[in-house]
Amino acid sequence: MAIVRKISESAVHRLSLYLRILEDLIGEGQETVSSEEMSGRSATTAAQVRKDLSLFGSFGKRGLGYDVADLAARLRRILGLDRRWRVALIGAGRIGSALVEYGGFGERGYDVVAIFDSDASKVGGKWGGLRVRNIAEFEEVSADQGVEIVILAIPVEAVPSVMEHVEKAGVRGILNFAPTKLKVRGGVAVKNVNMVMELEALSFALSQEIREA
Amino acid sequence: MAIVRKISESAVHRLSLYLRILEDLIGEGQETVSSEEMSGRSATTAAQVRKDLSLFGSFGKRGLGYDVADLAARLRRILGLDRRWRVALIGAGRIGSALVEYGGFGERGYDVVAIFDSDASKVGGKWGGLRVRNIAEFEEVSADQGVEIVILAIPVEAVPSVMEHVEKAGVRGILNFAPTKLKVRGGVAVKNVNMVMELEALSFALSQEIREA
DNA sequence: CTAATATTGTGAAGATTTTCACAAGTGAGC
DNA sequence: GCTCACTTGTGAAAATCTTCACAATATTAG
Repeated sequence: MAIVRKISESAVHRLSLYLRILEDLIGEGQETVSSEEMSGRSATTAAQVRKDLSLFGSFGKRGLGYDVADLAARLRRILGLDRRWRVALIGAGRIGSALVEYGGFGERGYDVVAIFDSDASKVGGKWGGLRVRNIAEFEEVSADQGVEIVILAIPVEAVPSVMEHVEKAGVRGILNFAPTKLKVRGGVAVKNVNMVMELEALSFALSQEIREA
Repeated sequence: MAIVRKISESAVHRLSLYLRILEDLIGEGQETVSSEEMSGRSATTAAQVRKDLSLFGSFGKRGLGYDVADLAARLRRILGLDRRWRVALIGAGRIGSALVEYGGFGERGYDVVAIFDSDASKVGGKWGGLRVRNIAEFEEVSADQGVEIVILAIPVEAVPSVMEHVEKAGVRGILNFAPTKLKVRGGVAVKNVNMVMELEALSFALSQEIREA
């Protein structure tokens, strides 16, 4: 395997996409696939697909393409999906609810093992088999449960106080839904999901078209 | 103003972020800001901030910085937020619910004017003052209401049939929450929000750390 | 066994994005 | 008015990312 160095954000997103495509192909019963076909199902070029994969090794056979099942397994391993991750949800609001109910996380290796909120009226409620706990207990419960990843689905104003708890516990990754930049110490990975930002990119694109017309 | 050409995705995201920072500054009562301070509050460099802004014109004063209110207004205009957008939500499920209840869209210029679903048990229900309509009515209602942007919050398997309706109506932009690549004709802008992909980027980052350690 | 066809893996070229570095303004203090 | 401290706007350089193009290799058909 090639020495793994500085993989770009977009490359990682594409890998994730390739994995989804491969899973579709498995469903369709297809056994091998060419970079050409992969690119047809994504929004890239065949060369890009090959280059992305070659960052991690050489998985294909010249003349033949890639073995679908094998490549999927390798991508899962590369993306850290060959194991399960213990996740805590902080914020038992609408977004949190949507995420838990969605359920797709379990399938992909993420186990939600605890749910927290600071709103007393929500604490104690049952959510998909889990009791909503007070955020004050985060450090203790998090250590107990071996939480590695936190999904932060809380309003911006609640971020500072919640982040104090999260910092103290040894959380390594945060999926942040709050539209604000988190301040974390080194070694903690943060990914942001920001719907408003995407909507704004959309209206930007639409405005551009109008101006150009 | 400079001639607007090929602005990169990441530049647009940064503009969106700058606007949020400026709004914070307005809240704090600050009147001017330097590229240096802006970069401190985002995850970029001062040079990047200046370069991004210079793509659209020269908005600052040397020695002084940028006028907060003025720059915010200009960014709003650049991002197409100096007008209101008429948005339809398709998919009255958990994610749709989270989005409608969130309410932040109205503040930022996006008016949800119609809600659709294909599930008969949901059609007819009231959601924040709007009646959930059958997706079959999409074309008619959409034209009536002047819908420009669609938020697609439906499961992957529902995408093809729903997209037929969306294509027929003259929708120009789609914010897609379904984890699949939409096939659209030219001129239709699509932005994807994909939580699973971000989670996978997170576990990738965490796995890398482990391997490097 | 040979030829024809398919497709990878990858250096090198090309394109794009980010960073650097500095001339050119701007206001404040004297 | 002159100097100093500050900060923008922007070419040019550096870094990064994508595409090209082709040798290498595998399979199939005859």
